[in-house]
Amino acid sequence: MHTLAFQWRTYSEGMADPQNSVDEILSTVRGGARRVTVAKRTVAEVLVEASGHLTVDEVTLAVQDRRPDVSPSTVYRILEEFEELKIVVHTHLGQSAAVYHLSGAVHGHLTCEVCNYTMQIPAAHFDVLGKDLQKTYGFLLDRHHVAISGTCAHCQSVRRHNT
Amino acid sequence: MHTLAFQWRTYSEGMADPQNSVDEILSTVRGGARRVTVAKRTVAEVLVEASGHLTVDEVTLAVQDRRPDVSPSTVYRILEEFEELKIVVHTHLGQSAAVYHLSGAVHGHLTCEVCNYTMQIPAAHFDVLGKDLQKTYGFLLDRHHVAISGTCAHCQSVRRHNT
DNA sequence: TTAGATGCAAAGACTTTGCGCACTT
DNA sequence: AAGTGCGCAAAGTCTTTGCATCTAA
Repeated sequence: MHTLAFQWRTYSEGMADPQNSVDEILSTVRGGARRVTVAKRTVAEVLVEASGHLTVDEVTLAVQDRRPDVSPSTVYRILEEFEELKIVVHTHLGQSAAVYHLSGAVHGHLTCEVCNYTMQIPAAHFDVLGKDLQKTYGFLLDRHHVAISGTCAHCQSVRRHNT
Repeated sequence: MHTLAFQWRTYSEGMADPQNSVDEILSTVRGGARRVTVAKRTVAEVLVEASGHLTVDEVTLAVQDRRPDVSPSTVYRILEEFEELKIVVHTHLGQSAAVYHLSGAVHGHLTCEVCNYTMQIPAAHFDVLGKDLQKTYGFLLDRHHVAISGTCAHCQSVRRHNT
């Protein structure tokens, strides 16, 4: 997998502001009759601060950076709980591990198959497709899980230069 | 995972006929300077006969049904080779294992998150989205890897009845 | 003949689970 | 005090790899 120096900017114009604060997450946890723990608070902080998507491993490393005693299995369990509570969603982007992110802000993913970078885009892009699929097949598109593979502008131009 | 009695029909109207015969696959293998073996022929047969997508495990079982001596690792290697040769493509649909299918016929996937059934649909549905993404983000959509999650018509009506 | 393909088994990557102690409420 | 949540370690699933043997060309 490539590491990417250049980063796409996240197109957030027109997106509702997520308002995903740590406190908000934790009160959702309380509302779900679960307990608020240090590990959960730390996972919440990591998710809020990393605006993008993270693999479980990345979440774990970031959490352990602050709380070295939190185990990977706990992170798995917390993310599973957060998903039940609709705090996060996860998607399988490339071939490998699942990526998680806060559900509030996210609409769709575009993943570049060359450099592996993923950008998030507003849901509006899927309106037409969603209506089309609904009408044609009765299929109700899940906006939280839309993940499109392809080639980003940068890698397309690199390919052109090398060919 | 649920097993589904009812099956969606595959919407193939308007799709170019794949012409994916076993012979065609094997000549692609020869063209790629690879050898044609019993295992490869059997994998090719399985892929041609199963018009839909299959997990590696399903391919392996179907192959072993005819050639019990073919090992799973060989199936992985053959599918990897077939993918290099553009004979098949694979996608990660749900959470679990990758699914493979012949590249000729396939355009996009709609996977139901409830019953887990996947239907294939013509590429035309992604034309508008593809142009939009190209124009807005310079992103070139990969038609072979489009996988959309959501809820199928059947499971939507079931949910309505149960709620 | 001989380089590529395979079978077997082990290793790897990612994720889940059982159990007893710790911590939240 | 009561019961959820956690760390640890083991197990599970899916996939890859090393190596000796076999086989297509």
